[in-house]
Amino acid sequence: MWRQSMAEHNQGDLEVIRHSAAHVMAEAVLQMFPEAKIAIGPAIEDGFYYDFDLPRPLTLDDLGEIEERMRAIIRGHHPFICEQVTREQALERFRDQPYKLELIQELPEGEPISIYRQNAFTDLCRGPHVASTAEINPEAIKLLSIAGAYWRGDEKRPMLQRIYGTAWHTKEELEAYLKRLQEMEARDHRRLGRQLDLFSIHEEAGAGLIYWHPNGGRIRTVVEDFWRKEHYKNGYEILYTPHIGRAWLWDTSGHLDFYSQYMYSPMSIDGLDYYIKPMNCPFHILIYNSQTHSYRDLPLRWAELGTVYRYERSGVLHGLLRVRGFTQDDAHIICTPDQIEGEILRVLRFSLYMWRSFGFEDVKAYLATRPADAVGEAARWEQATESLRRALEEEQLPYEVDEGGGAFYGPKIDLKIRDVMGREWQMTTIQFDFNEPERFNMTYAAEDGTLRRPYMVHRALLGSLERFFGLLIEHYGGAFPVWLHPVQARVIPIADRHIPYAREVEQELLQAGLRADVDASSERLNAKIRNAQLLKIPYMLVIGDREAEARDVSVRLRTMENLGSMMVPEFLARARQVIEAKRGL
RNA sequence: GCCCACGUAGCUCAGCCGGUAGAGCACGUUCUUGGUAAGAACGGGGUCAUGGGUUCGAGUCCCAUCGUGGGCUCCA
Repeated sequence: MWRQSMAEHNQGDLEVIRHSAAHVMAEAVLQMFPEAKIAIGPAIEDGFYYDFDLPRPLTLDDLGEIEERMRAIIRGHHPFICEQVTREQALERFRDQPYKLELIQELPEGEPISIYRQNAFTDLCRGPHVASTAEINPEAIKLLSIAGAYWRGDEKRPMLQRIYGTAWHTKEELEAYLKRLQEMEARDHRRLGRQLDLFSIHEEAGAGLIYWHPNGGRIRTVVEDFWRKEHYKNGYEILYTPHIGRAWLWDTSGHLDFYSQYMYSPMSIDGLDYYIKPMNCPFHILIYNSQTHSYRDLPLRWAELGTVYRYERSGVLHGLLRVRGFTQDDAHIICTPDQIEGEILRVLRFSLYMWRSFGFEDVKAYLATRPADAVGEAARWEQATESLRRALEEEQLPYEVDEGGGAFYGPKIDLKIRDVMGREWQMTTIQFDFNEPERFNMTYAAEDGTLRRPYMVHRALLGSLERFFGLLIEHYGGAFPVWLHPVQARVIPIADRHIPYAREVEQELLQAGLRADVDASSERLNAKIRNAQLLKIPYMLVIGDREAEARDVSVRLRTMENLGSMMVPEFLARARQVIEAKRGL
C-alpha cells in the first residue's frame, strides 16, 4: 500500500516512479489500441512521456480514458518483474514491435538485455522500476498533453504521437506542480505583453516580427541608454551599419555557403542581388578594412545594436523568444594574439556586470571546443580555447565543456542565465572567428612592420533585445524594477478638482527625470488604484483635498504598502535612490 | 518544415444535431466627485482568419492557404 512516508523519498525515487508510470501508461494505451506500436517512454524533468504509433490521432478526450485505465492498473498492485533475456529471445518477444526491434539491434553485443513486465505489459527496459504498481500513487498522476514527435527526433522518420504526463508522491505535490504551471502561464511574456501593452505581433503583417509599443519602447530605451553608456565606459565604440548588402559581401564572408538556410531571398537593385543582413560582422569588417591598422590601434572594440533578419521555420517561432527579426547587442573585438586573453576576461566580466545590473545573479558557462570540420590553424584554436578557459577560471565561473561543440570557425563561451523560476536561458555568446578575418584578408602592421592577421571575437551580451525583453518580462512577472518600469509613478487625483494640482506634481516629476503620468479618468479612487496595480506601477501618488491643501502627496507602493504623506522632493529623493540602486521600491 | 489542436467584437471566451451572432472586460455618452484593488445607466462595435466546396441554407460539415498554441535527439 502506498504510504505518506514515501513523500520523503528522494528525487531518484520520483524518477523511478515516473518511468514506471510511463510503462503503466503504455499498457493502458495498448488496452485501447492492441495494434499500437510502442517506441520509447522515459522519465523527464517533472514527469514522463511515451511515444506511440497509433491507428488514429489521439484527442484530449482520450487522455481521460487512458488516465482511468492507468489508475485501474495501478490499483491492481502488479509487481514489476525484471527478466534477463538473450538477444534472440528479445527479438522474438518484440517481433511485432518494429521500434523495439530497432533498439534491440543497436544494443551492444554481450551486454545483458533486460525486460520488465507488469500485469499484461512487457517492455524492453534497462530499469530500474518500482517493485509494484502499488508504489505509484493513483491520485498523484496526470496526463498533460499530446504532441507529435519524430521517431528518434529525426524528421525523415515516422511521426509518432507522444503523451506527456506527470507523477508525484502525493496529491498535494501534484497540485503544487499544477499550480506552478499556472504561475508560469501568468508570467508568460506574451500574456503580459498584452496586459501591460508592451508589444505586439501582427500575423497579417508577418510572423515573428515584433512591434514595440510605447511602454515597451520606454523600457527598451532605458536598456539601450544603459547599454551605450556602459559600452563607452568599457572602451567600446558604437557603429551603425546598413541593413542590406550586395551578394559580394556575403560571398566573401562565406555566409552564402554556410548560412544561406537562415537568409532571405535576395532583392534585385539595379540588376544586382542584395541580401538583408542576418549578421553584422561583415559590415564591421568593411569599416576595419577601410584603412590600414597598426598594432598600436588594437584592440578595437566595436559595438552595434544591429537589427538582423533570419529565416526561422514557422513551427519554432515563439513570442519574443524566437523571432525572424531582432536587434543583437553585437560587438566585435579585433586584437593581437597577445591581447586576446585579457580581452576575453574583460568581456566576460562586462557580461556578468550587465547581467547583475538587470537583476540576474545566477550564471552558468559552457565552453564549446573545436569540432571536426573546423577551419583555421590548430595552434590558433588551441590558444583561443585556452584563453576562454583561463578567463572562466579566473572569474571562478562554474562551467561545463561542450567537447567539439564550437562553430566551425571558432571556439566559444555561451552563458546561460537562470531566472527566478529556475529556468535557464541561453543569451550571451562570446565567439572566436578564424574564418572571416581570413576571407576578408584583415591585417594589421606588427612591430616589425610585417602584416599580421588579427584575432576577431564576436560577442553579444544580452543576446538580442527582443529575447532579452522576453526574459525580463518573465523574470519580473511584469513587476519591473523602478529603473526599468515604463511608468515609475502615477499621480492619482481623487476627484476632478484635484487634477490641476496632480498635473503640477506630474510636471515636477517629469522635470526631475521620472517617468510619470496622471490618471485623469472619471473612475473612483478604488478603480484608479486597481488599474495602477494591474500595471504593476511601482509608485502611486494619491492626491485629495488634504494633499492639495498641504501641497504634498500620499505615496502607495505596488506592494500595497502605504508610506503616508510626504513632500514631492522627499518622494523624489527616495525614488532617485531606488533607481540608482536598480532595486527596491 | 512535420504532427495534433485552435482561429467568433480591442481582450478573454459562449454559441447544441447546420436555420441569417452572444457575455464579461475594454471603449463612448450621461449621472455620480469618491480616500488606497472594479460606482451606475445607456450606447457603439463582428464580411465569425482568408479562399474554395457540400447544402434550399454554413462560425457550425469538407478542402486549401495564412496565422497561433503545444511538441519534434532528456534515447531501452
